[in-house]
Amino acid sequence: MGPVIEKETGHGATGDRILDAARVVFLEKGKAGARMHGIAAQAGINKALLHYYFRSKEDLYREVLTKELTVFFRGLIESIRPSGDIEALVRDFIDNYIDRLSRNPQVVRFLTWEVGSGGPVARNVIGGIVHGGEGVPIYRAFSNTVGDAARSGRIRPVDPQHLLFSLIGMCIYVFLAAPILSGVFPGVDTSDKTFLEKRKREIFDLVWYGIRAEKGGNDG
Amino acid sequence: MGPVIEKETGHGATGDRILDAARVVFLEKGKAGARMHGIAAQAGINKALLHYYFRSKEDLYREVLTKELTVFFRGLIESIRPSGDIEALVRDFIDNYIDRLSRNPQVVRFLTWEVGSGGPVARNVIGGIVHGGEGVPIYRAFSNTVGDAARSGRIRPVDPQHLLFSLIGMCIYVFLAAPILSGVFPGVDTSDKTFLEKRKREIFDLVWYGIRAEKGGNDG
DNA sequence: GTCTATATCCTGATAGAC
DNA sequence: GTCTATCAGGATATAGAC
Repeated sequence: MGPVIEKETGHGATGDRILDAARVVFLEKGKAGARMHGIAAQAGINKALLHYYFRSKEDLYREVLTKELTVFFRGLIESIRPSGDIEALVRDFIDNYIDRLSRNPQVVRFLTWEVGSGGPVARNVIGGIVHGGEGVPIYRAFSNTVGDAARSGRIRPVDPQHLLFSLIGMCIYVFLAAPILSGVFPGVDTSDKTFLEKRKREIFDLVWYGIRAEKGGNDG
Repeated sequence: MGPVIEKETGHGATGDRILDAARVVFLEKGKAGARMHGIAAQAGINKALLHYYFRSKEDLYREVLTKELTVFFRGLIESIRPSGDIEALVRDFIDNYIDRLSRNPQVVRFLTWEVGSGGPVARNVIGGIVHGGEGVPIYRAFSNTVGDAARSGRIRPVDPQHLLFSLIGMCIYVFLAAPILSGVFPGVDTSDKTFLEKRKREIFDLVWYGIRAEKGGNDG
């Protein structure tokens, strides 16, 4: 049989162990707070070998973050069916965004560190995914569905860009602010399925009642 | 005449220069990335004097962040009139939150760094402000107004806590993600008054249409 | 590829003169 | 209160044996 390829990362087995270890440490401490020694220890090797695989901390950080964000956002976008039905699209967006954030809380943490330091890596990755890709770029598809729904009189006219920002903001906020919110409002627990399902319903209701055309007003 | 007190921070003039300098450096680099040397240089003094005023980096960070967050959130809360009118309350909240974020973008940056490292300082400050204080605690007032509006049939029943999270999330997201968004969507500029006024309108409309009772249904 | 040992510089914090 | 000089340890990165 041919060569056994496990993850197809372009690094060997040790290289992958390093990436996993680096992921854990960067997540916990951020880029500046992370220590190459700590990453090597987490990977079960020493600093010299670490530098043999990745020339510098900067390189390692960029590689870890790019991989993490690419996997997350590609998966997210692929899971949102580019439906022409605005109601289904909104529901799918909220469902998928929250589900995936709750299954990948480390992504929020990475984004937090990254934004703190100006976000150069995230800007590249996300920009490429949102506007690039095969077929119709995802943002274009979203924008079209919103525009069509408004023209057909199903919803009132809304700015698709702002609607998108509102959706993202409402979904991601509780994850972002979790360390603070959980101390201020007991009961807020972003790992609790019940809380998240309620959060989904509240967001969907707010948005759907907030954009749908009033009854009797759909004579576009 | 009596002693001239300028800022009432509990430190002398040099202490205040240090706090200002530390604010700038912590803002740019975060706690781990900041260097005591850099802070001293920014303040025009040397490391020894810095340690004379503030025993450790940790102390200095806590003091800077506590001051920054306390001023911001106290000001924010005081500017939101605890109106019994839900529509006015929502509008005031959005107006004030966005105005104050746009005038104090550094607060978002501080919060970002702080949340990345687990948010212990922010948790204390915000918890104290939201639940403590004189008179009726602000969250209680908000919750009461929402509950009253639902009982009187002016809005549909909504969970006040989730409504609050949605409002905050929608307002703060564009500031938080600004470094990324401005690269992905040209035209997004959180220092542009026109953009922010549009953002306010879109949020208010979404929320207000999203919670108000439908016409003919207010016989609660 | 993996290790030990080391180079080189930087870090937060302190001692002690003025 | 403010400085120069310095400590003791830790940081990234490399040299070189195996």
